[in-house]
Amino acid sequence: MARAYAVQEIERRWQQCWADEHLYEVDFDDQRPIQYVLCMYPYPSGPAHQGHIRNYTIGDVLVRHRTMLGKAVLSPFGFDSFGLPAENAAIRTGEHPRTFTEKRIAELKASVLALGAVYDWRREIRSHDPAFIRWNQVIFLRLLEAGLAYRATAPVNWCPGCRTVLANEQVLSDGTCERSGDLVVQRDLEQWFFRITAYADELLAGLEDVEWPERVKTMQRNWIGRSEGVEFDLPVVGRDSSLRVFTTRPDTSFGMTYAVVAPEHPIVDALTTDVQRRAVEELRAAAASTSERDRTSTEGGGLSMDKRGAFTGGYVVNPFTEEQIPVYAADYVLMSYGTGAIMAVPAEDERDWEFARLYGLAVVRTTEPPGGFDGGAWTGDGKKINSGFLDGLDVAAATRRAIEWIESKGIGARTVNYRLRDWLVSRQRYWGCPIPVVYCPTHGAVGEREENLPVLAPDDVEFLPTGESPLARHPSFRHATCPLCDGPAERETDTMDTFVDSSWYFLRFCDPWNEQRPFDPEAARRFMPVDQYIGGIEHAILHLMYARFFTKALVDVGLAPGLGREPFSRLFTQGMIRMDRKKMSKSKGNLITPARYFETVGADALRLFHLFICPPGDDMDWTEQADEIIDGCGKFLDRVWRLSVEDGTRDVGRGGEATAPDEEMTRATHRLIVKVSDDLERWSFNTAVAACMEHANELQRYQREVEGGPHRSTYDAAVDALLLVLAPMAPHMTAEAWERRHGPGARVHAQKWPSYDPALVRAQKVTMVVQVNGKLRDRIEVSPDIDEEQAIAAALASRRVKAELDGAEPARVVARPPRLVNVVR
RNA sequence: GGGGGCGUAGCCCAACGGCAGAGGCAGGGCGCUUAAAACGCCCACAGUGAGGGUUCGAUUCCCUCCGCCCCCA
Repeated sequence: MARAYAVQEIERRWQQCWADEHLYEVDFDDQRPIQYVLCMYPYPSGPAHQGHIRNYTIGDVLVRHRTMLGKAVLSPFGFDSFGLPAENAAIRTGEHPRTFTEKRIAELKASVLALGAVYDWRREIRSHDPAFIRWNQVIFLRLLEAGLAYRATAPVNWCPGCRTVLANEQVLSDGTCERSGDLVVQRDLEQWFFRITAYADELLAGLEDVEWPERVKTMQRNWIGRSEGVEFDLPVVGRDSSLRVFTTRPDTSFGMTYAVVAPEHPIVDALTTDVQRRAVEELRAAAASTSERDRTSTEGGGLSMDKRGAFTGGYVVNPFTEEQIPVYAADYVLMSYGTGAIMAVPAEDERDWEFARLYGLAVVRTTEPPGGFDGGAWTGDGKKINSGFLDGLDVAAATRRAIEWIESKGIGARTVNYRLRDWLVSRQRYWGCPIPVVYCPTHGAVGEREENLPVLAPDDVEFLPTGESPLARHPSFRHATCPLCDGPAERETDTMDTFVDSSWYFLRFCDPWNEQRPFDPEAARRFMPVDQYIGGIEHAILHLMYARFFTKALVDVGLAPGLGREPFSRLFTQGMIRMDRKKMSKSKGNLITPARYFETVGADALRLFHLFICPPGDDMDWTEQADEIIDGCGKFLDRVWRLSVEDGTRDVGRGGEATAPDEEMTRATHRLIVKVSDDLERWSFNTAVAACMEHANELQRYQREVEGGPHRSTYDAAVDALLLVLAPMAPHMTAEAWERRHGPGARVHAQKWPSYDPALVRAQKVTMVVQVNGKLRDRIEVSPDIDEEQAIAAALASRRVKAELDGAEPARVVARPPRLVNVVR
């Protein structure tokens, strides 16, 4: 496509200029008000894809706009450079993950620069950098000292083929490993955990203090899953022991007709009778090879409900009714939630209902369902029945009474349960941050001495497709010295989950040069919290939850005294880019790489496309029309270019007084400034671009039609305003055009954001709509200041209204001056 | 199964509860051109997924259903 200006040359020139002129570098003692704008740092997977482009374009518009508004905008960039893909590539090709990753970083960084997005590159972070690893390890040690990092046995997803632990998201929905295809099993392993559950209530409460999308807050609340209830004991029949159950509905206790324990529950062995043992063992084996998701799913992951439970043969006593009830083992009860045992009330719980029906268990209603209810379990409110001393109460009152009764009998107490689990951070991987711990035969697990940090993984390792960490096989890495007794010890070979890196990188950005500690608390207090965080909705739960936890924990362990406890004041989640209904991604092979657009229409056109095509929060479909629309964005830039710098637009035109059409043009200019300013504030980039296009149309018409040619100063003001408001969105073209118009060294991005005159923005005449019975019947030109009385008078004076009324008195007249009058007859 | 979002011209999208159209893409016509591209001018095109409710008035608020998407299970 032939273009009006030398796109590539100009874009390269200004990218160089922005790097040289340090306009977007922000220091601690900057006098302007501080803003911290951050896009989630990316995993470097190679050249930027359209999702990156969208993300960084949005971020860059904010950074440039707010800078023009006089703010010091801290906008750092970095790379989340540890992670599995590099290690998988190493296994496949033998290339070391570091060289592999650094190539991918170079590619991604080149595309970010080619996009013309500006950052304070002095602050760049790479999580595989030894300096970052060191502080990551220091933080680990502080958490360890504070008791927030601990070691425990836990059931984990274990892939027998890969001989490694998998994260939940690496387990496919059919329960197999995404890499090897082996069936993943649950296995108990000693692992490192972070005690995020200690912050469960604060993580919940803190959501009130941040401006985040409500749905992200909801997801986090659900993930934490706080539920208040009660735990109490059911005596085991024929034994001197009891089974502790958790319930949120103690009001239904009289309806407990059986109890269910997790197949892994330690009581199962003792309870199970010989007759039942085989069935129970089968159930246990099946549960061990079923993912938690499938176990708790009502669809059963392919297992029918009758395969998912087994009678143990044992009985317990329901303390409310003093009746003996059978104990079942079933996989829908999880050992890791509550006490691993529940009281089953089929009449008031749907899953219990289904289970009871299958096994022919008794059902006793304790809440009277509403009249006409003919379903199974009734989970709503109602009067208590068949419930002894609770009869006649409603659910809330019965719940209180039941808890009081349990506590007075000394068989249990109220408790709060969370769905949130502690964060398992151990990974049996090479390409991650080593956990800085050694195991001493005398002292057990001991944190490495701080002066020995960073603990770095050796380079001379073999990458074999066994899945076992190369560190575990390395001849010398494991050999260590105990920090406490200097005796021989064994080094931990696991590395940390990469979510650890991303849980505090935004703090390191505040002070990335610090060689004494992870960051200077004063620097963190200066720039934090992040005023605007921008990223994908896929991080709504894990990353954002972990980062919130870390921020609180770092304050509590003394690394960040005085820092606010919520890291991200405002969050914006951009929509995904889809193609053929699927998320656009490398693994799905449906990538449309941005590079080709840089080489043809240029970065500005691609940026404009992303801003213009739809609201930034919406999912975007990349259709066959995308290329044409991108070309259209290029044509628009050409048009602005011609309007601003081509011959005939400079040093010509009328002087003297402005005429009425000139004034109309000036009004349009002021309306443009209002519109774009508002739209940028409310993240409506698509309408901001549309307003710029509209203004270009107006300018063109003005240039063509105004008598005697354009008025010089009117025209100049109209063009300059357009370049200024377009500058955050299409930075290269506007920078070049501005310099050509205003002389060497003139910088559009160093200008103040334009202001407007409210008097000029107000329309002089507005069209007032006149309706009769809500239907459009007339339009009247009126002053914008018209009052209600005048508006009604004008409406009733309308010939068309008179005709409609046909002499009758209107029953009612609704006036909304100056927009509308509705006459109701 | 639960939670959330979206549905407006051929397509992408606008529209404080008040004239359904700001903008763009594609399409058609005209001008410029030997011709085409580019450029410029002009033109069509929907009654808002379906149904109900609230209201003087509903694309907008509420309910039900349909379709698509996302998250959690």
